[in-house]
Amino acid sequence: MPRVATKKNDILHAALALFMKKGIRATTTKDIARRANISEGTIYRHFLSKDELANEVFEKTSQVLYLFLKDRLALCTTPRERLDCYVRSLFDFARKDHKKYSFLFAAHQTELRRQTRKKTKHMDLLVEIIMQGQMYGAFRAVDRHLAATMVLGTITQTIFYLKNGDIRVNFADIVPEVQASCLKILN
Amino acid sequence: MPRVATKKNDILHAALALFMKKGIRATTTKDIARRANISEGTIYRHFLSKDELANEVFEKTSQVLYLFLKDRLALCTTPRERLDCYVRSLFDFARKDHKKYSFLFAAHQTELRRQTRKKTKHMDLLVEIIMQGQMYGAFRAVDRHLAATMVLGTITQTIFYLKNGDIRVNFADIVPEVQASCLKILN
Amino acid sequence: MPRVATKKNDILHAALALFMKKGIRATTTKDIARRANISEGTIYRHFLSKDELANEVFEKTSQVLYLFLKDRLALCTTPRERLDCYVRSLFDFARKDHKKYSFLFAAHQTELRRQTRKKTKHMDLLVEIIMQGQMYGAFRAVDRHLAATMVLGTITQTIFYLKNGDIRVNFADIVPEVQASCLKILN
Amino acid sequence: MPRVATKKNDILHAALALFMKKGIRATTTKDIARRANISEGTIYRHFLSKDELANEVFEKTSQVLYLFLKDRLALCTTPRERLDCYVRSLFDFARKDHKKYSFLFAAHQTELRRQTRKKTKHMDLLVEIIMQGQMYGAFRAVDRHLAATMVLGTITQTIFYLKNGDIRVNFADIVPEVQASCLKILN
DNA sequence: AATGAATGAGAATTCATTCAT
DNA sequence: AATGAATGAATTCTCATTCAT
Repeated sequence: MPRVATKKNDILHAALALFMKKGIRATTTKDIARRANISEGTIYRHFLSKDELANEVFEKTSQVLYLFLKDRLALCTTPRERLDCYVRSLFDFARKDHKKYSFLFAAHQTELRRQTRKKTKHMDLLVEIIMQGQMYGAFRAVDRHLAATMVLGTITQTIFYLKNGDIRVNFADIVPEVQASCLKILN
Repeated sequence: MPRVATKKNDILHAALALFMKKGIRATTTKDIARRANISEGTIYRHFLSKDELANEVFEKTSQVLYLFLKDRLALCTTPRERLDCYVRSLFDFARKDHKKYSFLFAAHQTELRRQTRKKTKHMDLLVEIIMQGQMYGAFRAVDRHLAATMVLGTITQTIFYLKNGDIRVNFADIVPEVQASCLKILN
Repeated sequence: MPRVATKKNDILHAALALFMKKGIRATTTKDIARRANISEGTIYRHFLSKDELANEVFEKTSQVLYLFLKDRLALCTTPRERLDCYVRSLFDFARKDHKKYSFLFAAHQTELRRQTRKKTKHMDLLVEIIMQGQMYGAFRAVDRHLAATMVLGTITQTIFYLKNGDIRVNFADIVPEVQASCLKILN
Repeated sequence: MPRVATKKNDILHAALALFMKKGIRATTTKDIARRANISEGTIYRHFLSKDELANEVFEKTSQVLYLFLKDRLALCTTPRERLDCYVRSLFDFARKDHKKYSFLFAAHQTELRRQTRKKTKHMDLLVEIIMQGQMYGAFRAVDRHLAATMVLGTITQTIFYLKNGDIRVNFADIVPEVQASCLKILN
């Protein structure tokens, strides 16, 4: 961890916080500089452009989620366990690091380069779980990407509405409910 | 039947097309004027601000979807039929009027004034279907909003990925698949 | 008084009220139309431009003051009486018709055509009074325009500060005070 | 002694020149930028808005006049001397720095935010002179603010008409004339 | 590496004026 | 005469990016 990387990290952190709060476009480089306690020019010493910064923020954050999920999944073996774990872990991540979760799943993706938008490795993890489950005969035969998509939609939409206060159910009760639904989709 | 041909509709159409393609913030009033074949100033004869225009576009579009769904649902009676119809109709709407669908469900909602964001009457329709189904004993007892959220997530995420080409399944096969999944969630 | 002139008068009145409140430039044709209960286009049926309207407002108002002063002065004979009358009448006019007074003497003159700015017939009246007083030996010999200028400055500045609340003297006491000062200037 | 040569002063100078020539409203930020040889955006690095710029110009200019008068007055002792000095100094200032004088006393004050308009420290100086004169028995008893107002009106109106060419008297003859008038007002 | 003043290409919005009805 | 929608040039202000220090 060289000292030199400090400012770059400050920028990345400031940018993440602001991007997820106001969106990428609505966040100015001046905002970022102020929050990171650096000058505007410094941003350009570390990033080619605001766009590139946004992409790096996205990729870094995406990686954090990926590693978090991978780590959690490593503890589970059966497909069913792994699916439940995936659901619970996404909820946990959203809870513990809402800023990051929100940036990854919320609206701001339209503001990213198309190329970057695609790299969602958490989706790959889910596809893998389903594939494994199908191989083991635990899940029914269905296009893996379609299944993953439906499962992910179920999870993310719930988290979204949870945050927006439209659902009046105990948080504790929701996760099992969503786990059950996802399982049903795959059976 | 307006007495005077007004450019208000031209503006609304142009704005919808551009908002859904590039997002609200990325669309300039100049863009809108050019596409609507009017001058920039004219926008401000019909709308107080670009923000207000965006809200009106959203509300108009939301209403169109609502009426479309309501119309379709009127033909069905049993909860199961109505749920299937809801799913199919959302797919149909997305197909026939992708611009409108995309604007309603895609990322651009973060760019709207909060107040407007909530008024999603298509969600209410779904809640109603589920409630009816529960009363008839067709669906299990579960918080209606939570259930509606999971169902809607399943549908919209699928449509989204369908458009983004991640799923390699025949369109014809997908709708029944999603219908089945939604039904399972509610059983 | 033909009926036809009504709208033109409405416009003139509305314009005067707005010009004096916010200044000419800060008043929009839309403001004027709204206040006069007519449409923007109608202004241009009666006036060539907003500028011309402003000039006409100024000239009309200037004429009103001129006639008011002339009328009052007609009742006085000696130079001293006439001077006192002039002072009192300006104060009276400012009191009774502050809108008009304010428009004539306040800042907005910079916003008028140079040509129009000059036509201040109330100044000519004052010059005449002084000239007459000099002829009768009542006032000392001094450039009439210079004297008129100093007298007018004394009066208008006082009225201005009176309105702005910087002076804590009874209104009744001020007029004699200013009359006395003006007389001294001319003696 | 600023460490870094900044364009702030260029902007202030350009703005003063233009504001006094055309008025604040009629001066565009583009005008100012062109005259200051900078880009429009630079204005906003140094001032929050055009309004704020106008206020700062006014305050700076007001201060310059105040210091000029204070300096001159320091050389005089008796009330009578100080009054004469005040009159002459205002004339001198108007002559030597007509741009500044004109901006302070001409119409443009209506275009400033109200708050700023009041701070006319040159008026306070005059009030002080009168007060002192009254204490020494040199001037008669009269509301100090009213007296100052009349005196100031006499001076400024004269300067105004002098510039507008309505008075055909030698400049040299005018100052004593005005001094005499002001003295009379106070006796 | 870091700064922050400066840039300049737009952005949204305003408004006097025109014109078809 | 009257309307008010439409115009388009102008206005204030923003912001990603550059550059001299």
